[in-house]
Amino acid sequence: MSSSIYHFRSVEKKWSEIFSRYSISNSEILRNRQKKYYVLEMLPYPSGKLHMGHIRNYTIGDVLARYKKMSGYAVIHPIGWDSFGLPAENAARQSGGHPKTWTEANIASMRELLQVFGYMYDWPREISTCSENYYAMEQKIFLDLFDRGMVYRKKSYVNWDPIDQTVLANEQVIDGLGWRSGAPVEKRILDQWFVRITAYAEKLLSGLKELEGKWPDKVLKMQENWIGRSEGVIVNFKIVGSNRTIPIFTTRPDTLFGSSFIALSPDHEIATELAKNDLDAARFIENCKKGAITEEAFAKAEKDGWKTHLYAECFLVEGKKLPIYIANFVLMDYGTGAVFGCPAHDERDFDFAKKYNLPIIRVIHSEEELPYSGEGRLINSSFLNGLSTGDAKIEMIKYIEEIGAGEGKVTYRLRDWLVSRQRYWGCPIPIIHCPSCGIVSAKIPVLLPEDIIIDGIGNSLEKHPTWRFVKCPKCGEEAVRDTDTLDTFFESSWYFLRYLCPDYSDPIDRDIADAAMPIDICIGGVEHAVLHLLYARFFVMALKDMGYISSGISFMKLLAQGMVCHKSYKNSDGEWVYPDEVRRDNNEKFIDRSGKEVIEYSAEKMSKSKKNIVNPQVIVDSHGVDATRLFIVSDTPPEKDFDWNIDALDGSWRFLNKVWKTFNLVFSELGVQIGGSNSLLKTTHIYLKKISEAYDSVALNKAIAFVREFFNEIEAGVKTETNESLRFAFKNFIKALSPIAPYICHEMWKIIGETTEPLQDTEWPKIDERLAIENTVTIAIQVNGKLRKTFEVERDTSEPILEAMAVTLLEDSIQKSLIKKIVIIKNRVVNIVI
RNA sequence: GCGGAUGUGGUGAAAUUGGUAGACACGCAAGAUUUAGGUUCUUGUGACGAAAGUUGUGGGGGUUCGAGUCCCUUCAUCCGCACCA
Repeated sequence: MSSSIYHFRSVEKKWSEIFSRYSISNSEILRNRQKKYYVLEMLPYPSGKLHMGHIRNYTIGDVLARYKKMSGYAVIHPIGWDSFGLPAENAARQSGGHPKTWTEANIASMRELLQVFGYMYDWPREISTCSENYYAMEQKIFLDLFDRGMVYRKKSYVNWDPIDQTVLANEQVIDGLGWRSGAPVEKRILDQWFVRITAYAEKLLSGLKELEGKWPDKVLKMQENWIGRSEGVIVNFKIVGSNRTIPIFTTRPDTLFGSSFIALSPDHEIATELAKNDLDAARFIENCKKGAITEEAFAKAEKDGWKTHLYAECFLVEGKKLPIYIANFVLMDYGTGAVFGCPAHDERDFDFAKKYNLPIIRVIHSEEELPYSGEGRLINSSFLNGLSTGDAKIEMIKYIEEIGAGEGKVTYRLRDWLVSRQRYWGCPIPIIHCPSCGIVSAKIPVLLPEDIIIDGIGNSLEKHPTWRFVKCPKCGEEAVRDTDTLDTFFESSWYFLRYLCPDYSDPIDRDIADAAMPIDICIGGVEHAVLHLLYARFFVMALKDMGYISSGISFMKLLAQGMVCHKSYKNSDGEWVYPDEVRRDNNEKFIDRSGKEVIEYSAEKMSKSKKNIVNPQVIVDSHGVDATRLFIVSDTPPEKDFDWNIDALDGSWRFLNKVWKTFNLVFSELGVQIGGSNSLLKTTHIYLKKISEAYDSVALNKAIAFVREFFNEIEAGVKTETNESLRFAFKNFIKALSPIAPYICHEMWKIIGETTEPLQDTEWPKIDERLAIENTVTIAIQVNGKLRKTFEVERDTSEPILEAMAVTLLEDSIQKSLIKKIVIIKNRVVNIVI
């Protein structure tokens, strides 16, 4: 019997090389455009190590890729590296090496482990975004956007780290401090590059409707909120005693009769002008900028204002004047940077009015206390009185437009995308600044210089002795290069198109892109729900409008996979302890290696800092790839968080051993030769149907449950079935399991001499629908809806017969005369109502 | 504050979309084989009960012959956004 132990090590070594040869040619994709399947896993950052989250992500993708391949699809399943970015610079600074060297070494070791896992990737399509081949093409796209006015330069407020001397992304500012330097971050006005994503706000919003049912509702809602469309009106308020007006955006024109003040953002141009001649104003504005920096603290900060000497004319009421304040709660980058205050119907305005003793005029009738921001009938509002808030809005906008005080307008929360970074390790912005010609497109490619000093302070490109100095391509005069590089989200916004033509001389090969797109399923973490997936959708739309591709549709299904979690442990010294260092002592207490007592914390996302991580390599060494793959997609649906559980991993390992043992029995030279039954034929079709449906709906946990049930049936059949029937069932079982556990399945397939080709090229079994239905059904007999008995009957037995059988079976307990009604559902239930 | 989910055994979860709740696993319990590579096999396992049975899908209410599933209400947990005018 010892010979039937499954030796995964030798088997996995043998097949891994064969699996990594998978590839699909462009001509094959073009030929099969009607039956293609593009499965995309979000490309990883080459940090050096694959973690369990990666493994879960890629295993889900690989199972689908293999299943679709077996089902006859032309499967596009690429992988690549999101290889620009800050960590490489930091690593280089610490080690004294070069970001490129570090990145390439990481890629090599990660690639190796991906191949160990048997992922059926199309390696010839592999891309690395830091390669010249990639970013030079990106520069071409950038310049195309630039030529169309889709990229522009603008002065704007940014997070500035005074120690690192660089701009920080919002995510890099933690509680107001630079994430690396710990220095208080300043708001600075800098000239930056922006992508005009707002031009696509409406398209991005309407595109979400097409994705309903295909993307998780949560993600759709998040993007909708991010884009934040609101309909309203811009009203121009005249400043008393001046020709100037202050434009104000509002979505509540219905409450204009309740207005009692106007508030400007501290960054508003009028505020800035006032501050020039007024020290008090200047001081107030300065204080506003210092205050809270986190969004939450900012939102909760007390309303604060500074009263200017200016008043605005209320265009609705003759002689009514509204005092103008500068107020800390008014945002410059939404609407027009100025608001009118209606204290009765807005919480912020209410707080502000209380503080500064401003009139509070109720204009919407309601039983509720002020401030009231709900719907109702208008009061105290002249020609609006009696109207609903909805109608009042329409009437007021009409009036404003008639008297020429403003016009209806749609505003978005979405801002243009700031893409410039003062960083070395990124795609150089291919622009030259010429003293006489201004901003000029550079000749591409603009390559990153390799001889560079990275000391963590400022932008190394700017400090390079020669790189930035060039001749202007237009006039030939001395000029300088732009030393900023692009946000790395720029690279990850179009990589899925480059996979399709990794060596093409233009960024995108239109023919192949048209055949392969859209992406049929994209798998990745929810953390990319807004930024990456919004940018990528935008890119595809913009690329379509620039003629690179024919369709603006990027993604079909989005699978937001859950996190991989693990319990965490902390010892009595307050140090985190690795899970595999924790034991139970005689008193059932948790202890670490040194015997210190350990507290167990509930499962949360695996993270290095809490040491609740599991290294994939270690698991592969102890349990094998197939068991790990099987385990990581078992039990928990892909979109839910997955709790690591070592016992269940052992269970997956045991299952594969059982499979191996039964395989050796069923296909042994002599066969089993005990029974004479052929019922497995039908069973096989029944289960293949269930399994296929589960794979099709990406319910991999269910697919595995059915695969295991199928196997249990085969095992039970060993004593009763003919050899022929058993072998038929087992072969189909191998096919059904192979997308999840490809190694053991290929090995078994090879042993029975079916083919020497990888199993992925074997067609998924054809299901005979007539056989895939059970012949007998179990009928439940209920009394008043409660289960009393069950009985077996042939499928589709007529209702009168079911009724008669049920009544007879319950004869002893129920008198016929008491029966009021009988409800019969064919093949399911007979409910007797008494 | 606003928005979005999710609540089913000791655990991960199923439930043909209104028709036998708990499939498939993990764990646990009892037993068998004396078990060399990390065993394997059998049986049991929502709760209460010796049993017949009763009860059970966060709580409360409703619709229905019948509700985990539909409606109302309430509680709890998680996540996202956050002065958006």
